[in-house]
Parts: sequence; structure tokens; C-alpha cells
Amino acid sequence: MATTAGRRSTPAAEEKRRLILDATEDVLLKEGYGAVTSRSVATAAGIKAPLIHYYFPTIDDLLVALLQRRSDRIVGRMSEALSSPQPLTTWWEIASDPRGTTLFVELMAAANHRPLLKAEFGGIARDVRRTQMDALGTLLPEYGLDATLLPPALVAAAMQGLAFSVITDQAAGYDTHPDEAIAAMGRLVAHLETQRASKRRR
Amino acid sequence: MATTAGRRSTPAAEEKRRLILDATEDVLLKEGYGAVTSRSVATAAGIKAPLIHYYFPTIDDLLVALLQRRSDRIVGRMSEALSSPQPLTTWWEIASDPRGTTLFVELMAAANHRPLLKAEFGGIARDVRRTQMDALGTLLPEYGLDATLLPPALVAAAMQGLAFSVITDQAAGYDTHPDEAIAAMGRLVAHLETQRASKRRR
DNA sequence: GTCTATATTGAGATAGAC
DNA sequence: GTCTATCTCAATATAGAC
Repeated sequence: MATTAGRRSTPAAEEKRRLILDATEDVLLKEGYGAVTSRSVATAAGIKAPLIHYYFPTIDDLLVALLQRRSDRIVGRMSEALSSPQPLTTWWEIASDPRGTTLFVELMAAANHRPLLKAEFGGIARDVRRTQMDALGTLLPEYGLDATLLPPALVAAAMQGLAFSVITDQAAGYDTHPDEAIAAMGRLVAHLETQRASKRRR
Repeated sequence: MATTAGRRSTPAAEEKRRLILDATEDVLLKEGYGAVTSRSVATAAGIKAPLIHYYFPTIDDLLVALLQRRSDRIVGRMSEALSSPQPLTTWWEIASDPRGTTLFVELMAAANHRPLLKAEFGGIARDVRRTQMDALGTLLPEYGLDATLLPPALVAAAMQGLAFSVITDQAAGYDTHPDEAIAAMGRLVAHLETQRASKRRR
């Protein structure tokens, strides 16, 4: 709900904004947020730099718009995931999506010295975590997990953090066996779903 | 083993290098890696910008030196931790140290578009993970954890990721209940140490 | 809307005096 | 060693033609 919102007009303009945001994502993914400049984004989008500023007056506006577009999807998908037949599986699918996670990490790093982006980020993080923790309150017992030792706050942070860790290492090519960890997490999640299913069948 | 190593001479020069690296850490912690410039570091160190370049010809050299100084400590401490009386506790203490973790995350982000730093980082990450996984091979059974569901690669990545997640959220002030997660992790680790102790007593 | 041209700012880095 | 002064380059952003 910031800055340039308001008079989004023609479909053509919306299309251009999308083109620019897509190009920004590409730069962010391939070169990191430090490489996001009006020039680099313009080149990636096949247009000239000043046009970026026509649609997004400042680079802050551009990054905030990008985060909003992503988060609109994420918040919705996370809510659905948590009430789906296999909540943990769907959650992990979302959390471990390489493109989404890499973008997330880059935007988070960028937010460290961009107050506008930081505020936006904090609000989204809070809402998503709230949703997750509420759902985990009832889900954890169903999965047979002891909510005393593994309370919602810990499980939610661990899911998030694990995804960060393995996806960034994988993207950077660090030899920390991320593939092994991802495969193991897939098996663990599947195992928990089986447990939950058998519990509920009773 | 890069760039400016070699003729480190006088103790006075070593002292100056330390001063500059300390200042770099401060800037990195308070304002993020995007704010690390020869000017900002010089101001934080109470000297003038060109002197930075005298001791560290390029900013890359500065960041690599910073990472090396940190990692020399980390690699050693991690090895000790894993053969200490309470390996998991000590590991978690290291991983969840706010200063170290924040620096680590910032350097990791910076490495994304700094090939020299990235190479250095990859090597360290691989060595540390190797050490952790080796130790976990024998430790996991002692803690009563099923190494089929929770293999070393997964546990190591989860420890790392959880620390990243809670510490960065805490540092950024995001309202995702990081304190709750940290407290819960403290209890979980303590619980596992108790289990291990009682197993070994038998 | 989209461009060319350009003003402005700040970064990395070096020359050279002291 | 440490500084002042300065070069060069790239980034944000704007003015104004088309």
C-alpha cells in the first residue's frame, strides 16, 4: 500500500510493470540485489533505464512492489497449504521453492538498509508466521509431535531456516550436501504425513 | 591465502589491520554489507579512506580478510565443540551467537556477487559441514535420534538454518517470535543432552 | 510512453606531498 | 604511514525532445 499505488490505469501499463518486475526478479536471482540498478533491470527488460523510473520513481519503489507481488501470492498459498490434506508437505513445497526462497533472501538482505522495504517485510513476516503458528497449534499433536519440546515458534522458524540454508547453499554451489538434506527432509515430511493419516484413521 | 598476505611485518601494522577489520565488522553489523565502503569503514576506524586501501588494496581484499579472521576462529571452535562433553549445546551456542551469525549472513550475501569472497566462503562452508557431519555420524545415535529420518546432512543444515532464521529476525526486529524459538531450542538441546547422558551412564 | 542527454552524487582507487 | 587532492566510473534520477 505504498508510493506508486493508486492510479494504475491501462492494461498496457500493468503489462509493462509486470515486464519490469519480471526483469528485476531475473537480475535479483542471477546476480544478487547489489546488482539491481535501473540500468541492469532496463537491459534485462529490453528497454532503456529512464523508463524504469517512469513506472517506479525510485529503486525502493521497485523493490517494494516486487516484494508485494510475491507476498500476495505467498500469504494466500500458505493459508491454503495449512488447511490442505497434507499441510506439512505443501508448506515444505512452498518453503523450499528455489526461486521464491532465493528472492526472499535477497530482498531480506536488501531490506537491511532500506527502511521502506524493511517495514513492508516485517509486516509480511509477522502475518505469515502468525498463520503458521496458529495452524501448528492443532497440527503438531496430529503429527505426533510433542508441542512442549517442539512448540510452534520453533517448528516454524526451523522450517523457514532449513529452507534458507539448503536453498542458498544449493544456489551458490556450496559443497555442504544440500541435496542430501533436501531429500531427507522430503522423506521426513512424508513420514510425518503417514503418521498423521494413521492417527486420524483411528 | 589471498592477495595481501605474505609480508605482514611489524606488530604495529598488524594492530592497524585489526583496527580496520573491527571497524568493518561494526559497519557490517549495523548497516549491512551494502554500506561497507572505504569511506564508511575509515570513519568508523577514525582514519582516512586512503589508508584503508594502503592496508587492503581492494574492498574484496578487506572482506576476504574479515571472513578469514572469523573462520579461523569458527573452524577451531566447531571442532572443539563437537568433541566437548555436550557437543550439541556447544554447537548451538556457536551457531546462535548473534554477532557471528549476523556477520556470516552479511558476508554470504556479499559473496553472491564477489567471486573471490564466494570461493573463500565455499571452502569454509564445506570444511565446517564435513566436520559436523562426521561428528553427527556417531553423535546422533547417542542422542537417541533416528539417523534414517534425521541424517547428518539434514540435522546440520537445520541447525545452521534455524540459527540464521531466528537471529536475523531478531536483529531486524521482525515480529516472528524469535525469542520463543530460541528459548525452545535451548530447552530441546538441554533435553537431548540429558537423554544422551542417561544412555551413556548405562 | 519512450527515448537522448545530462545533472548529481558517491563509490573505488591512485598520485604525491609530508 | 598517513594524509590531501583528485581521477574515473557507475548509479540514481530528471529535463525535455519526440
